[in-house]
Amino acid sequence: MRPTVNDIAREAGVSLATVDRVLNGRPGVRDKTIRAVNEAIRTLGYVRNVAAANLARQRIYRFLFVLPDTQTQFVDSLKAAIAEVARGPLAESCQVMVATAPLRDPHAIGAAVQQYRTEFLDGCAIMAHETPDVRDLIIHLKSEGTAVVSLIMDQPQTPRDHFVGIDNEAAGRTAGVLLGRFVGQKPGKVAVVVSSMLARDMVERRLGFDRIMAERFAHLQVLPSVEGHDDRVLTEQITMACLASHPGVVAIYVAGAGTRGVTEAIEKVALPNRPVVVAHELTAHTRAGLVDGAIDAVIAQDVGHLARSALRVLRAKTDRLAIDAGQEQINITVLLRENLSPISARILTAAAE
Amino acid sequence: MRPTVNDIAREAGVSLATVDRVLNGRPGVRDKTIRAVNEAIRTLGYVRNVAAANLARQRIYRFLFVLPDTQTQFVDSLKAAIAEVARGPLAESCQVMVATAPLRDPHAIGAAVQQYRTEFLDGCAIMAHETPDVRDLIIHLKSEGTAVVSLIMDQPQTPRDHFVGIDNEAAGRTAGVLLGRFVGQKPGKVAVVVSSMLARDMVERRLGFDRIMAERFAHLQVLPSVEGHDDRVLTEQITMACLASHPGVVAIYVAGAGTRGVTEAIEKVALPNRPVVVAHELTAHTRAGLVDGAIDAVIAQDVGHLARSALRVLRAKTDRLAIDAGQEQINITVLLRENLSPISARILTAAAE
DNA sequence: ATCATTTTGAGGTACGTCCCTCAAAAATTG
DNA sequence: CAATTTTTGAGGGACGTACCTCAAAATGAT
Repeated sequence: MRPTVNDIAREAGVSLATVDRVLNGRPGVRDKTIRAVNEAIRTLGYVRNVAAANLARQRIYRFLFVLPDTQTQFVDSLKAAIAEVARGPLAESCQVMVATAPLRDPHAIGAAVQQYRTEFLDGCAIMAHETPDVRDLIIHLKSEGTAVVSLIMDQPQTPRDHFVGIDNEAAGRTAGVLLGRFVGQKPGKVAVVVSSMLARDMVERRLGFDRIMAERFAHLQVLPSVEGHDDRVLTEQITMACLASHPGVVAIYVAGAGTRGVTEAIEKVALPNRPVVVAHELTAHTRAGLVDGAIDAVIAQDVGHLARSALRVLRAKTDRLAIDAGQEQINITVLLRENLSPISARILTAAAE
Repeated sequence: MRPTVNDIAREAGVSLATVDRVLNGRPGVRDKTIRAVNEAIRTLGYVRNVAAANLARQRIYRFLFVLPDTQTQFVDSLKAAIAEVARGPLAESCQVMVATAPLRDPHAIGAAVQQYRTEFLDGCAIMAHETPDVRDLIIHLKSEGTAVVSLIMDQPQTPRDHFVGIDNEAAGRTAGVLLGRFVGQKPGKVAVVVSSMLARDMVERRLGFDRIMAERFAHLQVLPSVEGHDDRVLTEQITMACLASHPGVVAIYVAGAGTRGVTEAIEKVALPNRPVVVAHELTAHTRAGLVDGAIDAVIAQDVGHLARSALRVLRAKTDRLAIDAGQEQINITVLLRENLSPISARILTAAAE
């Protein structure tokens, strides 16, 4: 049987009230007594019964997700995943809110969050570019006692508690290896399409990709990035322009959103051989592309896992509990036509509504 | 605020005791009343507060994991993962036990489980070959009201509640595509090393592998499986024999345990070119192989996820709750040197103790 | 209508924690 | 040493559910 607060009281030779004061950091306890209680906690190996605690305190955690307002399939599926998790048992006694703000207007993010700060926020998960405004926002939130995690794109220069997302440099390297090995020995050019070089995830992916290409596939010439700004039409145009001005493209790495624009551009510009295409994120479109052969590999992160992990970490941080590194590690998922799960199809169509 | 049992009582116009009897399936309630209560539950959207319920009933779930007693690194890491999960918050009010039994002796499994059945088991996760004995065991457990999940290897011909593991045919196909594309255009032979063709996962992987090879890589000749029976020395011997009798092997698919035996055989039989090696499961050895280039790709399943998922599913089934398909889906993880996470190294070395 | 039986209600205690009050004890101050 | 302040103890109610008892009410059978 697990020790309870009563056991601690007995062990420490104090009353229940005192144990409670120590456990919940209430004032009016001598240092000596605090130490005695902590000692009892340690020797008995006491762990607070979180279920009972939450039951008693009727606490509602207020968590806010801040997402870009871009209408990309990936962000949509992330939103759907968050909504689903918010309905599930993980969000027990949590109020999960979602704010959206334009990625390119740094001031808008602060404004969007401001609306939710009229009441105290327990935690905040932020997916945003690494700008001074966002940095200040995170610093401010932390100073108020709000737990903060960065989502998808890290904010390493800030005091955020945790980063929920993949190692983007490793993802870029992985994409590079697959692309390079799939192309084989034949020399040629490789086009790289990103969302925006202002986005840290894009920069890191590109960095990892370039490193591996230089190191292992020197016979492939990597072209400068073209930026699609998460816009399908624009991405299609610039991809077409890129393919037109650079004959001999044998592969395309789509490091950001806009894969639809890229595949459509490929269809229109009749290349002699279909280029190898490696893209990011599992969406209805990239899934279809894998199935019909328009895309060779997709580097993905599980949005369900992202949403659950962000929630779990925010909760753990608010309660000052340890997190399970293994469980919160977001894996770089390599998807080929052959390992697409049937479930993902169901989830993606459900998210599309 | 979420509705409570009191709200249901009021809504249905009955007493708390009656609601309680309906909720917990106790006898002595008229059908008409049961329907009225259920109706109230439905209209109010009542969901039982699991935390409060477990607190009140002081219930200890008894769960048993049945694993093979083979000393492979994969099974060891799975054991470590189970032990870790058993210590974590997911195993709150759970008693998690692990029994081991020789895979090749079907009677031993029943005997191993018998020891734990002196008290009632709430749930059982079984990793075993698909034999009549195991089938009978599962049927028996289910008839007693024990929740059963199959682990790693499915038991589709039994009334198990759920399968916790990857789609092994898809895994075989994935291995095949990677191997085929990594080899490139050059023709040659492909050796396949399995644990045992009695194991369903091996058979399924081999099936998926063969399908994709026939379909997309007809220039590669796939050799018959050699069986290593999870024994490193034996695996090394038969692999060497295979390589000796079949010149022109350009790739090896290690569908089962014993990757160490295979890589050692490769080193000893000096082949003209290093063959492409695709193996299964992330272990200290396959990880090292990826890093030093002896292995090209590893198809893995996250043992932490397996352990957590099995536990969550067993709990959900005992409580007759729904499971989150997205969360319980075990992904086929493709690992290359480039997307190995630093965390996995820590975990693997920790598991090695 | 009477009896036996089934169904229902009322009430209680418990789980482990939080949070509150009030008084008693101990420590500190002048 | 007394007065003051700080620290501690004792106790209780609450959260939502489980599970128990006993009596009352409703129902069914005769």
